[in-house]
Amino acid sequence: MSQTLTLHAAFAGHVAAALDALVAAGTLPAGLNRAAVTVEPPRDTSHGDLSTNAAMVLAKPAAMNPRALAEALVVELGKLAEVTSAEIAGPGFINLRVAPSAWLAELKAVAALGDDYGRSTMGGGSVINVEYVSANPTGPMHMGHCRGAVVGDALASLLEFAGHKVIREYYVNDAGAQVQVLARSVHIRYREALGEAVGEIPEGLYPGDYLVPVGQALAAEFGDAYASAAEAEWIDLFRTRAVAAMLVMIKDDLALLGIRHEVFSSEAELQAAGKPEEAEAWLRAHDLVYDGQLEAPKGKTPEDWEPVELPLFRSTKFGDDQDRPIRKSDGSWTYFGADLAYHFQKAQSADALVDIWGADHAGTVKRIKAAVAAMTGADGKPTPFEVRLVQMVQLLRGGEPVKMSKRAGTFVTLADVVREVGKDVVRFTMLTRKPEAQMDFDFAKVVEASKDNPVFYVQYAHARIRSTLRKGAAEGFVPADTDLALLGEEELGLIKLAAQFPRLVEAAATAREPHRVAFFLHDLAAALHGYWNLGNDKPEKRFIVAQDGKLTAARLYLAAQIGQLVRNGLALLGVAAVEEM
RNA sequence: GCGCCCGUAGCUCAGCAGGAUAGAGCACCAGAUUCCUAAUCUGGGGGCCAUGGGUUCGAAUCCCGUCGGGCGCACCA
Repeated sequence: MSQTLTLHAAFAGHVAAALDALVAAGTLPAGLNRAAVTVEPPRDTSHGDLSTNAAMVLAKPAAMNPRALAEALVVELGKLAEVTSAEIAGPGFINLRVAPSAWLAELKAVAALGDDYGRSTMGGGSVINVEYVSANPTGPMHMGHCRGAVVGDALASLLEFAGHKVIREYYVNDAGAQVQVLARSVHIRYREALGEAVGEIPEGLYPGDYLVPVGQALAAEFGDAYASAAEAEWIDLFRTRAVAAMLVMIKDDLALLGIRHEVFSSEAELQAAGKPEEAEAWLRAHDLVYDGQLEAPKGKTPEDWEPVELPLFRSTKFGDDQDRPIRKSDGSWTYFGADLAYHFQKAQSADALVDIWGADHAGTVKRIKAAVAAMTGADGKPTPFEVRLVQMVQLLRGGEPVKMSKRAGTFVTLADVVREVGKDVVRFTMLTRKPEAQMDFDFAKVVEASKDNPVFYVQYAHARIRSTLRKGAAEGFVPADTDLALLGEEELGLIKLAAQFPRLVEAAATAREPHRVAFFLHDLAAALHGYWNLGNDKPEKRFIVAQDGKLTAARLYLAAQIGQLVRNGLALLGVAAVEEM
């Protein structure tokens, strides 16, 4: 990691040092909790470049007058060479103005760090396992999976950039009833490939055409060996082959979005390895699993409801509404029974776990959190585990809801959308709102109205910069940092915004909110476009001022660094930074 | 009935782990292109931050209630 300290990080340190100085001088009591102290740009830039709430936050615990504390802090902070003014404002904010030279130095930091500008050591190399997508391997990815896939992938990149080691994982649910159904569906396609007239695919099986080639491949490999054989003879083979084929398809779909997982964990393998049994034994030994009666479902009780005794996990001990079965009455594992073993396994190789789930699984969050807390917390230090819910995406076409039904085969596939709209638009669109809010995705609108799409706005900013640099090069101008002092207020404004990127990365990573990067890029692009248009009226404000080589070199240097920043941000989102549009 | 998420401009959404006068895009109105890409920019109108309480120096943000919307409430995945 580079030694270069970014400006915002440096000032966080300066405020801490000033507080230390006050403690040393006896002005401030020692040992105050400074967690609430912030150093950030004020919303209104007329207040200054940076603002800290330290005096207000610490006054009470220090039993001091906020004003007096602020005055003492102002004296300390005023000693810094980079600070041109330190003032008390409002209820006790301390507003700082930072010398232009410090901002210009930040521009050089961007150049020095390049692709690593904004990279943080905050994560301290701790390992975070991010599990996302984990769609059932029974068909191609559809748009319902898209948001979680993009959010998970961007979050993984963001956490990596913020200094964590990240494991990108996909849990393959290849052990449940749905893959048996898949195997049966493929068997029909297999018989079809052998020339049999199979007619309509029976209700309850997967009718999709995507299973046709799977059946054909099996027919080519095995001939009619299993055509009229009993199910027991082929079901395992067909299931294995079908799942493998589905995973190939899913990986292809994910590749269209630029998503690649490092680990694919198989539920079937987990079960074959006896992991759920191990978990159960451990939980029973700790009195966390007992044989008991399952409560009737809340709300409407089904007519065929019958109480039955099952092995139950005491999730109520950890805040769940009721205890949850880990085995079915036939002795096989429930999804939850296998899932808790799976999460325990993940926790062995990670310091923290993050799951990205669709909101339709919200009801199962408490039990799995309970399980992780129980199984990893035996030593008193449970593995941090969070489930980020990604809300539903309402698919529209020209304002009309698109009904999706897997059974009817009317779902909108991810591949179709990506091919029509493009990876960048899909990814950026999914990242321009917070994940926990529902969103509309109007297919027609996104396909047609590329002009209104924010992704192009950001890409255009980058393209403009690149184009300017090309033009400058053609005219013999080379970006240089030798005369940055020639840059004025407008340029400094751009730099000040750009300089926020490092702290934005940290804040977004901490909040697990990659969408903040997208909004930052939009703001940065707006600032760039605004700056650019100054040159419409005033030729002397353009990047390239032919008669002033020094100024041009400085401005091109600025342009190059803003471009670098846009690339860094887009890289986190997995969106391409284009050279021209 | 219970749990989780959401409610901010006409529409789609931000609001940076409480902070100063609540922002952007679209739409609407008025302007800018002999000029590095106008896929851009400048200005304007538009808000009881669903609602009622509470917490405190300070609330769109935190807590509780109410209303409205979404998702879920099997031994399914």
